Amino acid sequence: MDCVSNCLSKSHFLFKHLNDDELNLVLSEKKEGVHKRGSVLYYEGNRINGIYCINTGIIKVFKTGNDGKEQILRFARMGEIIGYRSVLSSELACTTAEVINEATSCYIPGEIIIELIKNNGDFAFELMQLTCRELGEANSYITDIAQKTAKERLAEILIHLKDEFGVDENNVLKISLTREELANIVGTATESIIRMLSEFKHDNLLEIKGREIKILNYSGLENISNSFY
Amino acid sequence: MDCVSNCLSKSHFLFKHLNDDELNLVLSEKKEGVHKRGSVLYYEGNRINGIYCINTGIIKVFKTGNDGKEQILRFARMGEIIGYRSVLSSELACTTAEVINEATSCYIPGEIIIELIKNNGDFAFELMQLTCRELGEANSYITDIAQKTAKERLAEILIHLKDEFGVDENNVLKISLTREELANIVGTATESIIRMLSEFKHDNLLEIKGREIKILNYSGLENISNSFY
DNA sequence: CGATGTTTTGAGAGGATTCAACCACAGTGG
DNA sequence: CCACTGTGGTTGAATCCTCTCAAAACATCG
Repeated sequence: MDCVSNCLSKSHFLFKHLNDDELNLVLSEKKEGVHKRGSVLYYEGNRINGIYCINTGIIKVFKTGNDGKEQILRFARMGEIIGYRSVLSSELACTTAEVINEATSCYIPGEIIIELIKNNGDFAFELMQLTCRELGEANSYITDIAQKTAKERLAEILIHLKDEFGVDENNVLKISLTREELANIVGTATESIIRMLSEFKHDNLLEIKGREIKILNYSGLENISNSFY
Repeated sequence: MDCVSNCLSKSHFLFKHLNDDELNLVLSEKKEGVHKRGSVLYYEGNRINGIYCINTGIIKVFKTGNDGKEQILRFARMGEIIGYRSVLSSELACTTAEVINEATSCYIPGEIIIELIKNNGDFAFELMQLTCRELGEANSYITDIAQKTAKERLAEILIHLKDEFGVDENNVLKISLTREELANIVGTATESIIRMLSEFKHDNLLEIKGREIKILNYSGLENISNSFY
């Protein structure tokens, strides 16, 4: 999967708003890249000069707390862009972006993005909508972490992971995470995740084999997550 | 304080980017409003058709959890705008905006804001920057709530409240909140806030008389909050 | 003054973390 | 080939942080 058939195509939610001249400008300046598992696109605290549009693979975006513990904020996959927050706010990166499934990306310099925002109203509006939706999700997550128990949050995360990444033919979650990564999403200790997973398994909500998680009772998880939306 | 001397002036961070025609358009469509303590500008779940620029007073912006408990996400004061997230993302309001200090505001219809974004690149970029900074703050707060103890968060919130709203001549925080509201920012129980406040008082970090909070040892709070920024 | 809402304090229960030990497994190097 | 090492996963026990519930003190206001 390359840029032209993904982000820089007429089917991409954001870049479809570009006219031919703008598209050619981006095409001439973009850089494609391949990233191995474990490699890092940018570190928290870096100055970022451009955005990455993900073509394939999965990137985890996280902050590092004062004690060194990761807090995973989102995952980026095909078609999604990362790094734009820092580029647009003229701030240093507030997150680290690390590859968890081998990925290909398309890097676009920040000046071009800013130029597009200033000159192409539809592009600006689309990007604004994306940012605002992300902000809405962040607000929801703040409320969840502050008010729900770890078990409720884990159930909710499992649901989100299924909705976002889907399942294979055996109903196994397509995204594969370590227990520690799950803990760093939910905001709890690794051991707590292990205990809760085995509890869910015991209650026939899940089937677990190593990192493979199969959801047996989706609505049961919904009930536990206690979120009605 | 009215619109013309605040939001719709050449000194406002956002609306200073408007040219005379645009400014006149906004001026002709805006509606000024006065809001008593306890009144609500919009409720979570409402469809919002415009944004509010706050001239005076303080608005608290919060989400309501599934059990009815408020989670305060931010406060808006002079010059700040609220409601833009929902207008721009074309989603229902994800928060409620309630007046805690008698306020005056300037309401601007959403279509006008969207038109400005599409036609005025500098305006669009400025608003984008604001949104991205808010998103960065939300990400920080997620990490804090997930990783810090309630005591660390309370210390941090007290510092933020001082930095954002300042203190009067007696060094008393200018924003006055109930214990419950403090709890709904920190994400803890009211009783826990009370216990922690009296602990801070005992440690000579604060002086407390009812809702008046005087910060005696700012750097002591910083140390407790354990946040280095 | 009674009524209502807020603040305070205590005691007990429960959720979650921490620490420690142990297992499984894969990769390394002698 | 096998001991060695490191990583990830699991389990138990003790501890700690917070919440909840209940009751009392206090404040404010019509």
